[in-house]
Amino acid sequence: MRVAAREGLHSVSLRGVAAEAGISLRSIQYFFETKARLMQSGLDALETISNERLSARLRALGPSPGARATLETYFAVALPTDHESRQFHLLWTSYAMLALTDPEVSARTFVDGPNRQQKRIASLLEKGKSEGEFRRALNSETEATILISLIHGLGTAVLVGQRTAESAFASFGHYLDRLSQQTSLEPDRDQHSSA
Amino acid sequence: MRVAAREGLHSVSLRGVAAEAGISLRSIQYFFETKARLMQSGLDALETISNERLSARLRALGPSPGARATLETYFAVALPTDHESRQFHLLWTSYAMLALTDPEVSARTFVDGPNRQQKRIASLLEKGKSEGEFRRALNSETEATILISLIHGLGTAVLVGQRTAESAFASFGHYLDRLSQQTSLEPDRDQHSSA
DNA sequence: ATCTTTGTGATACAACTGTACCACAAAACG
DNA sequence: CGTTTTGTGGTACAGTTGTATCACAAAGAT
Repeated sequence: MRVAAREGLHSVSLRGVAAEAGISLRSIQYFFETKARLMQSGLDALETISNERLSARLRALGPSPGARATLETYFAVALPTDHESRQFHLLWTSYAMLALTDPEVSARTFVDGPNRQQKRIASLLEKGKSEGEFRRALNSETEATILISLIHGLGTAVLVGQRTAESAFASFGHYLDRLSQQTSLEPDRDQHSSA
Repeated sequence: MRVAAREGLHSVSLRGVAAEAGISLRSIQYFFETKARLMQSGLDALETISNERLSARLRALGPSPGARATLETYFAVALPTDHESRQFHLLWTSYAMLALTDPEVSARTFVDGPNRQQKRIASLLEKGKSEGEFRRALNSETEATILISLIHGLGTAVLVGQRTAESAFASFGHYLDRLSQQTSLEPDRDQHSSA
């Protein structure tokens, strides 16, 4: 994973990871048999690690966090801010593109994973609705689809440097605001009202 | 581009594209000098072609299309439905990941391009607001950020096969609906009202 | 006609790739 | 004890990679 994140997934070689791990080429062969299996193991490890990361951050929220706070944690974890999350986003996307052209890496991962997350977000929205944090008229399924796509899209924008993490977070917060604001009839205030 | 879309960007070789083009290795060398320049030319061509594709689709909308119709066209073009747009999305993302690890391919492309599109969408929203198609209270900049991220995120979900193009289109439409709906106080209808 | 530019073909080369094979050490097990 | 399992190091091999080099052809320019 270190090699892949540093030099790109495409330039991962058996000798390269052997050198990075400080062991011999033969040992890599012994444990992974073939390169295809090494690559697949990398993807599996990536998924496991990211799931653990998310779980840890969710636990850190306390016993019964609000739906909005949980969603923001989801987003904060997905956003490539620190080195580790940047690494994850880069590799995950690289693997996804690889799976589209190389039949040896399982494409199912990129369907099942997001599907699970979407389900979790949808039920989170349901919880938020029942607790009054979100508008009751929301369609949780549709909203979850939009949210997960938004999280991924903003994440990519931050990753490539088009957008700062702060502005991405602001945009996400703005979107969440609209999910919670009750249909109100406040007069639209223009910005030339003060200063 | 054909080779890259078929076998993955990582497995593009000088000999491979020479064979695909039906010319000799030497000719590829003659016109592109080095592989780095060949790759960069590919990215440039990709951007040019996609811009032309978008322009053509926008022209086909007629003389003065509505803001929402224009946005839907933006989305339809970005969505990887046919072979050509799938190819584009795959290669664009692959190039973006490549640019993050390989300093030889310009990373600026992935900042400038989306920035331009975001500006266009923001001004489109402004137009929509002034013509009554969208709520006047919208922050066009923020909304454009969300829209472009949403477009990209949904596009990726469709590309990897997690989501159908139809459902992505429905989600996008649902989002646009909320940009246009005036703050109303309709009673929230539950789904157990009928059937 | 001569020279230059533009382009093509064939091939050589060093570096790197994944894989296979052989010998050997250390531990586990009977 | 011997034997099997588990793991490691070294190395060889065939194939592919990007790049460089040499010869040569066709066209344009003067």
